[in-house]
Amino acid sequence: MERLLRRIDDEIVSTGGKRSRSRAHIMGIFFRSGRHLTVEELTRKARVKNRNIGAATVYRTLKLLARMGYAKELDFGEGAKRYESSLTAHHDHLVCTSCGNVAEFEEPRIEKLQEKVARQHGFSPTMHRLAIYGQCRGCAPSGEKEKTG
Amino acid sequence: MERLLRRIDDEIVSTGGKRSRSRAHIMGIFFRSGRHLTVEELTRKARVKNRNIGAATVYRTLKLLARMGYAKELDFGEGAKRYESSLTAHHDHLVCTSCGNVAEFEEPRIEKLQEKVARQHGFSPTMHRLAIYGQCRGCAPSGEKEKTG
DNA sequence: CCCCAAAATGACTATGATATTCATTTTCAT
DNA sequence: ATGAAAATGAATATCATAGTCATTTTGGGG
Repeated sequence: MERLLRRIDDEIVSTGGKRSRSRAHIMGIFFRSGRHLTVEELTRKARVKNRNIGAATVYRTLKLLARMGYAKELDFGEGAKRYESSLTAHHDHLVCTSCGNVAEFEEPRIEKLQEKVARQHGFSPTMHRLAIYGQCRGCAPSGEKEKTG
Repeated sequence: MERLLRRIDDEIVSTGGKRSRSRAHIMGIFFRSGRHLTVEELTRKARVKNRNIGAATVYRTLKLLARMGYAKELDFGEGAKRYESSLTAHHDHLVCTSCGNVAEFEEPRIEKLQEKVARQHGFSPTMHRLAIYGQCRGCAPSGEKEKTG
């Protein structure tokens, strides 16, 4: 993790950038914290330790990470984008429309079929977005369990 | 088609609404026109026949149709949402990142796998969004054809 | 350690899509 | 025709995000 942060900073420096305390702090929280953060959520977390951090810097840091390939932009249609570390293996998302929780899954057969169907349409796929919406175990109305938190 | 528009109007009336010339015009264009329209595109089309139609009414009409189940909101990450008639069979989308064209496809095996994978995660799926991004036949760099328009 | 130019920051403003407000117009049952 | 409710359109508000700019931070060379 420290290694990762150092690597990113080195990469920035090697392309003419400079290190920055604020940015390091933001990146640390981003990579350490749970996935799928909103800019607003990340800003709030970052301000706990450093009251001065502005939202602009969080936007800039996240855009930078996305450009460098270390973060992915997610859009679940909530109005605001979410970001996740792109260092984990590729996966798609299960979004609970009740509690907002986001789970991840990976299904190679779906990936294969997507590739296939795209080619059948004369399409050269470069990327996809798949999100399944519904209710998680805790929120399903017919389920026997109750949400606890 | 006339039948559809009348049915929708009747449904609106039966829930306490009133008929409206502007809305009828907007709906007519929406259902007749090609799919995947932006609010701005639909407003432009609607204003050709009636210069007074305001964007607010187009937003309201589309939201209404979506609420009633006759339209679907699409978000391909372009900044503005797109809308399509929800009367056609379920399908997913192929979005060309070069020319912006949107094609549709249906792959029951993908649907099945989504259902399955969701259940494996204790999830009750109600809906999904799948968009494959890439380049269409005409825009693929390695392809032999050139874009003509 | 100091200097300074480039980069980064944060507050503020701009932007663009969408939602809301409100005065006016339209609809429609009476 | 009449009036109340609904719909409209222009203007304004809102919200996420991007851009501006004066100030601060960074880091290499003296």
